[in-house]
Amino acid sequence: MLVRIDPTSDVPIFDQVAGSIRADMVAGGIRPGDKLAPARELAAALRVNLHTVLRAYQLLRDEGLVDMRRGRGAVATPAAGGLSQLHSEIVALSQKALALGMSPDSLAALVRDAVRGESG
Amino acid sequence: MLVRIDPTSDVPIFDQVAGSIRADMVAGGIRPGDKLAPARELAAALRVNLHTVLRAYQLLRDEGLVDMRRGRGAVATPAAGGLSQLHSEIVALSQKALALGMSPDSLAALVRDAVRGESG
DNA sequence: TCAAGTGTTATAGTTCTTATAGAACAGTTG
DNA sequence: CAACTGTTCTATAAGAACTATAACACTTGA
Repeated sequence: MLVRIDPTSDVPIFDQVAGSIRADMVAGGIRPGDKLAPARELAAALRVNLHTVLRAYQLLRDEGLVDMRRGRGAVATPAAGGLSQLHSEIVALSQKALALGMSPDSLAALVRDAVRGESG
Repeated sequence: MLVRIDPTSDVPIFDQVAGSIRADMVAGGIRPGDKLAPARELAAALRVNLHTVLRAYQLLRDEGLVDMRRGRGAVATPAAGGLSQLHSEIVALSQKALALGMSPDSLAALVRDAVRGESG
């Protein structure tokens, strides 16, 4: 599990950590049942506070992508396997959006609102 | 032009305003050349500060979706028309994601990172 | 010309978020 | 039991978000 962060980015660190792990799930590097790195260990590797990493993990938990229990660690759920099924469609959409000159944030916000509109 | 915001949401107000206008562009309710509501007027209607609305407008301007000039107001650009071309694909993707049990934020973050990965 | 309307800029203050730090707690594993 | 895990708590500091007020500069239409 390789996690990269960009300290100069305006995206919050906990968001970058969660995003990096999601991308790993899409690529198949993390599969259902796989254990994530212990929060303390990852925090040390990234030279970041424990709470920052835990916030990223809890964000993924709220999204249903990981299961967390003390003593056991954070484990990827079956939902994490579903991410890879969206890979080709996400790439196709993002390429089309890129051709139209849309910004990443603009498209992301559109998708977010679209899903919200259908579910709730 | 109808703008809705949810004060209890954790999404910043300026982001909600921008998102509401984007969604209106996707739906075709706002077309290239159309004028947006004056910032002061919209701020009063939403019972929000002028600067909050202006920040939303400036966000859309940075995304190339609106053109702004003092005295004239904010006008939708040709790029705004392109949004409607993405409508069906966004709906298809969001429905598939919904079937997989993905959260709106999770999918949005994935799409955002995908576009970032391709552009720069 | 000029008054009204528009976005722009400036300053200031309050509240919320982010990130850090240290400590203690409570399950799990070997 | 000892080591390891996430969880909770308190606290601090920096930055972002939101509000408030005021003035400025460009555009439009009477």
